[in-house]
Amino acid sequence: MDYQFAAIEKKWQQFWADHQTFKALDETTKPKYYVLDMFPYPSGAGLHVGHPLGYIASDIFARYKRLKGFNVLHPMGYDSFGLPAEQYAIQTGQHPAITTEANIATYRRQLDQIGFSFDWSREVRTSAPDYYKWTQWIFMQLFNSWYNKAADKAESIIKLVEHFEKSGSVGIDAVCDDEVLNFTAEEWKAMSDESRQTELLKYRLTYLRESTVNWCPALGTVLANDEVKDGFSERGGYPVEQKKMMQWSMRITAYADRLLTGLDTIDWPEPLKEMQRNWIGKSVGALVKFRIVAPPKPSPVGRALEMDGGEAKVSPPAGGGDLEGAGAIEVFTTRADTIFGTSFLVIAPEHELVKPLTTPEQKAEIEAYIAQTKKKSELERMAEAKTVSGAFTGSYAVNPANGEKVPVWIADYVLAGYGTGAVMAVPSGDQRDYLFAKQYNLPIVPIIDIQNVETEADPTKEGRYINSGFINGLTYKDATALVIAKLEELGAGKAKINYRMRDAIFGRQRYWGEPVPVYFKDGLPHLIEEKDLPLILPEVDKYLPTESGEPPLGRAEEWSYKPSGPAPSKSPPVGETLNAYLTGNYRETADSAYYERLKDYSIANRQDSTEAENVLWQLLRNDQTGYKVRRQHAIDQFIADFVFLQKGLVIELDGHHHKLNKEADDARTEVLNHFGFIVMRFTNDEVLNNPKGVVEQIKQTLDSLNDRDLTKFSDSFTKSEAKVSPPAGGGDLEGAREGFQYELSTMPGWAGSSWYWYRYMDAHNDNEFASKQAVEYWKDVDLYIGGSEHATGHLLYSRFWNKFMKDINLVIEEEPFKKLINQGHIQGRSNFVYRLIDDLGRGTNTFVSHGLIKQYKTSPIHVDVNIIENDILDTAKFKAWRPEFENAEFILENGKYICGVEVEKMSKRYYNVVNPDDIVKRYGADTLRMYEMFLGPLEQSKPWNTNGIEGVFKFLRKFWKLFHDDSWNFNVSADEPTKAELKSLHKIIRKVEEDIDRFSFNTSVSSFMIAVNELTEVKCNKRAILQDLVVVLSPYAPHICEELWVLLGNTAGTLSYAPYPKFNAAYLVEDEFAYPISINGKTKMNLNISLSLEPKDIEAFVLASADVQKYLDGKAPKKMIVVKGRIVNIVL
RNA sequence: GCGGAAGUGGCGUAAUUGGUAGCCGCACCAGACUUAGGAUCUGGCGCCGCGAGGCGUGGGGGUUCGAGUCCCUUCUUCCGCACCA
Repeated sequence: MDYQFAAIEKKWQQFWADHQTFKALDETTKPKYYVLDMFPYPSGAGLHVGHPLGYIASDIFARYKRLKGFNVLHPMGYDSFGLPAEQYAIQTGQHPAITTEANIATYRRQLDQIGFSFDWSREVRTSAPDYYKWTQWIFMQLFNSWYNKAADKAESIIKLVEHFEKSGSVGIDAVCDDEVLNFTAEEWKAMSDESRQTELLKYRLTYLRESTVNWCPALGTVLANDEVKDGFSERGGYPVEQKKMMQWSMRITAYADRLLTGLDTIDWPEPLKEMQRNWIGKSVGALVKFRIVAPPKPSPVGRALEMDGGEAKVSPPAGGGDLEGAGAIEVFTTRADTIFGTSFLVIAPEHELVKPLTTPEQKAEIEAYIAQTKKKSELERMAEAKTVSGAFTGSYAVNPANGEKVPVWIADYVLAGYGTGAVMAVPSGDQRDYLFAKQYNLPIVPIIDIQNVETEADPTKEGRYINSGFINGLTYKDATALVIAKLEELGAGKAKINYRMRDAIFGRQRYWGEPVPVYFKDGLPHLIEEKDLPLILPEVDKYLPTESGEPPLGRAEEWSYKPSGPAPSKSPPVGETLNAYLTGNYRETADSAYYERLKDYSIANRQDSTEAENVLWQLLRNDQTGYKVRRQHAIDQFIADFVFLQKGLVIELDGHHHKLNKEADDARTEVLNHFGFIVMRFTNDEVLNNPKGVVEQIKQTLDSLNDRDLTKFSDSFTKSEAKVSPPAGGGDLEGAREGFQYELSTMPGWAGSSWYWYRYMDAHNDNEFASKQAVEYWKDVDLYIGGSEHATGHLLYSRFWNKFMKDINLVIEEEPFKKLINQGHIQGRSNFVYRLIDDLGRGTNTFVSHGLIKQYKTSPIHVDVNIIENDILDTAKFKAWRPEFENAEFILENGKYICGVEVEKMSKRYYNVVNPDDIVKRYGADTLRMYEMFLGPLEQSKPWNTNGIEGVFKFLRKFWKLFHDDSWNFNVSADEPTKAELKSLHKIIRKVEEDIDRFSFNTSVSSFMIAVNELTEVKCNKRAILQDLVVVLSPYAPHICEELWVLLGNTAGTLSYAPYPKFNAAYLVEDEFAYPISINGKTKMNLNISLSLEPKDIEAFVLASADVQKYLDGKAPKKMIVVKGRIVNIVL
């Protein structure tokens, strides 16, 4: 049969799916290999031919590794939370979950038809509750951790509390907020719980703080720095402004140095590493305090010191050394050696000290300047980067190096967000300072002997210092060390490493994301209990902010935390909302169906009980007490462990003792008490150590209670009890009954993608994010393929979370992705027609071929690339394309209409989108796979051009033909292969191995073509050659190879794990080589010479040749270079 | 402005450590087969030149017997960062 790609591909895709051919093994003696693709966001547009590029490369690699005997993990999933589905929801009212589901179905269908060897049994979706349960869980671990600089790792917050209890804040070296308090152990113990929690929040790795954020009004959310480009949102391109807001952040800065040094240990593209280095932006320098000269009025500075909040960089007066009541301006500099050249200080207009430093005379000027800078947009500021402007505050500060008084200015070239928001201006060495000094007539003092500051600043580090007090005559290195030492001695400065990277804002005021597992009590955030995970995203009526400006979750009807009984052990069925049970209020919301559901969950709970519960149940049920008992019984929104309805007694077993859980249990007890139940609480240990004693206590209590009529107890809750007023002083009870408000923002898109590679290791684990065993086996990702657009987002955050997870012993590798390849972008290749413009500037019905447009007045129009072949317009198809072109006329060149071409982003609006479905339909998946690889180096960006695909398709037909006779009958011979045939085979065996190690897939495709061309040439149909060739080609073109593999008599499905053929160098040994003979470096001819000849003999042989003699013209060569097996060069 | 990557036929590209520049394809040209060709096969195809030959890897210079590859310089394109003290 002819090459029937459609039938073949369908058949084998079905076979692989049915037989789970690519399921990775969890236990095997084979070495592991983890090949990962960056999982896609399932957008509504589906895949275009650019998307599968990286997937094809990784799939070839994964298939190759299987042939090489590895246990390969090659999973796929979806990054399914995100803005587009939500924007669509806002417009249409369609629930994002539904849109997402539909988009995923499209993606899956498109991916399946390309024949990827994904292990779909491990699929993950970040928006699935059983996945984001663990995203929330990791968030909780971050909340419960702080960064101990002394240990250089994250540690449990409990360790910090223990330290505070023992020694106060002394001896703690943490990465934390700037304004942490100093206290003794006694002071700590004396603090209110609220104060302690407030203090701890300054240390937690995820924390809530008033921060300056990128606020995007159009999207109604904050954005992370990496989501903002040039002052506009990356998604949608809406303007972004700076705003102060209470926000969740991730203390990624704690890991700045490890993120930086870790780059040296991983095999990533250098440009990408460089981008991360720049983003982290480490600079080594010093902090220097410039004491403020006693101000005109004493009060303003004093007040400034009290402010001491937010981003204030005010140094409190140090132990008496400084002037009473005066503060200091702290600057960061990388050139402490230039301190003697400081002729003024500049602070950012937003700096806390601006107000107190401004003298009455300068007030108007300063205020005008601030108003002016505020008006400037981000873009204007950037456009004016070359100019400087500023205003004098009227105040002065003292240079600690030489005691000189220098003026303090404000200027917007100093950024509030970097360093301390203040700089010491050294005009001789810094161009910006130089311009500023020129502009405002400030002194420019050269400080290095070879410095030339006539026309511009000279930032040299060469030469010797002048005008520089105690460092005069020294060199850069010595001077820097000496200055810093001196400043330290004076208490006026210290060495400091500064990072450009900021903590990452973690909250988004959007709906379609992971809810943050936090509720608020007394204005402070508290984690919900682990057993209450996942905190399910609630339903809302609209996906918009509330009228009061709260995020969409503010619309959820019952979005509050009610400390509850044991949560149902099972995740809720997808599509059903469990929140009603977890958080909802049965009295208000529900009907009998709700109550029935609650009962179902109770039953589920019973099957999952603890040992202590079982022990107690066995004793209580057997009438040991003489009263009837119910287990896991629903009361209002709670499920009580044991209930004696007759007596109104509830028995609770407290399994946990950590603080939050106890709070929840306490609150629940109060509520139940309020409803008239007596609650007895025992710990698991009490029950297990002395079960009989516990039962005896229960019996005594039961005996002492009067019977209650509870036959209609549910009615009593729904009607009367709901209106019971809270007991006096019951603030907590109020909260417990009404519920504590949950956090209303959701997590950003990068939350779910910052750990997903671990979930693939153990995708269905209900008890852990992944089992220890799985993590220890798979360890890390050996090969990660994806786009470079994630350089400073996903790839940085993932490394951060990974390092954190390593610190708390959840994972074992410091870096998650050992080797990373950035696949290039496939760009669109747009085609144009040129509409003739008439004298009045109107478009006509005539279209001019591209080669002639210079002679006419035309305007270009995008035309669908799918109706164009080799840039020649099919005019009939064009007329049919759109009604408006029905009567089009054409000005042709050489009888053809040639279209114009331009490379643009692949996008619907340019009509240049090529859909892989169409390609697969027309040529098959194997052709698509090979052509995408054939286009060029994987890392390179290139425009998609379907024109060349025929070549690859012809190749596969030719390959198929090798196995068939002229009548398309399968015909393979058992003859011995010739030397030439073996050479062709072993060349390709080696070539594919070499190329794949270099990720040079395009050159392998070329080599396959060469091999098949050579074998076709000699009409080779020998099994001994072709069977190995099938194995070698199978990673690239798996379907056709599976088909031929079986035709060759092998068992179906064994090809994927067949051994890769062994390369034998003996087949490539040559006897002769056609030496290029060059004269003075120019190749003139080739001479066949035996490879056994040594250079001396080659020289003689060459000189003896008549052709060479012609060039020598009787002269003796000056010199001869002979490289054996390579070249002969004769120098005349 | 800073940092990075890259410039090779009409096009996509190829070229171990410095060793025959243009492999493999597309497009194009010529031919064969053919009722037909958007099928298949054969041949040609960097530029100039009838040819001998010369010139050619963005430009200029250098090192070398020999440079697409190494060094200097310059231009262009793309990407990232962008007043980061």
